[in-house]
Amino acid sequence: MNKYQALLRQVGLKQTRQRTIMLDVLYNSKDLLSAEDLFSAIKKRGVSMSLSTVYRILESFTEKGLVTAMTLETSKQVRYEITHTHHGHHLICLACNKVIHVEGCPLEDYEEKLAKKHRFQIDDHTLNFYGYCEACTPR
Amino acid sequence: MNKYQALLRQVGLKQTRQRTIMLDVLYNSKDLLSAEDLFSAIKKRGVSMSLSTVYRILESFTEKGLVTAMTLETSKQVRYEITHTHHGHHLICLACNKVIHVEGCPLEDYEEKLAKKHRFQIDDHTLNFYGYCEACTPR
DNA sequence: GTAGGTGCAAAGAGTTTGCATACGC
DNA sequence: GCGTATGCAAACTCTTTGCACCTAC
Repeated sequence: MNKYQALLRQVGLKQTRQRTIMLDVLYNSKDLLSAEDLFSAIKKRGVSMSLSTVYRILESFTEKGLVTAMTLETSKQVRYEITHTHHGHHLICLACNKVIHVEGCPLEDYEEKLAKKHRFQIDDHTLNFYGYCEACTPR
Repeated sequence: MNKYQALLRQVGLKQTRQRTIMLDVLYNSKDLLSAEDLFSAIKKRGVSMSLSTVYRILESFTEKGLVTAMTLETSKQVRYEITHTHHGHHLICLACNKVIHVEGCPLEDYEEKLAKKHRFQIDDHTLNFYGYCEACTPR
């Protein structure tokens, strides 16, 4: 738990019970979590916390770069994950919502080519693969 | 206009004034349009139509494969475009929301490799590049 | 002690739905 | 004429905000 407190201090946020537990849930999840997901994960641990606080903390974490927000094609909620140091992409299971992280990126050259061709300054990209994980593969 | 009527008949939808004008707006737009965008584009032409009809028609068009829905990282609205026959990707300007289509895809081999490595059945992927178009490039 | 954080309830955006009326086939 | 499409208003989901109280530093 101390690692979360250090992290918070590092980015200039006060240490609170709510922020610490949110970091803990986020660090221990392998999936992309919605605000609602976090809210119920926290409730499940017997801690009570307001949903609007979840939203507010997610906002400040995003601002500080601790988490990354994204929306999947498959739902309209915003989902969050701990910001990864390495640029990577996602395999998303359409059945169980599991997310597999893929490190690395095959697109660097392509991105540069596109930028030149279309006279576009590319800052970032998102690449998500949708399908079915091993457990959910329809037979 | 006749081309839209033929298209509607082809997918088995009744021809209505509302559906025809929606197809016309969609075919003549180079951007990704939200329901609200369509609603105001239609209003601008002096045609009155209910917003819920816009949503309902978008739903049926999506179901019939005429349009493709997507959400951008940058907003929470669902956006639509005419379904492209060729698999392609998007360059999205963060300043003016302009969208440039890129034909082709450099990811086929990569996708196959990933699928094998992670034992994942990949059905589809989305690839969007975010940045600034020539007119909006900050100097 | 003070600035910033939290909880609650209410408001906002975007989207969906129920029901009566209108229209395409 | 029948069955689907549309318009309107109300409901619904996800998210944000205002305000009073509380807590970290």
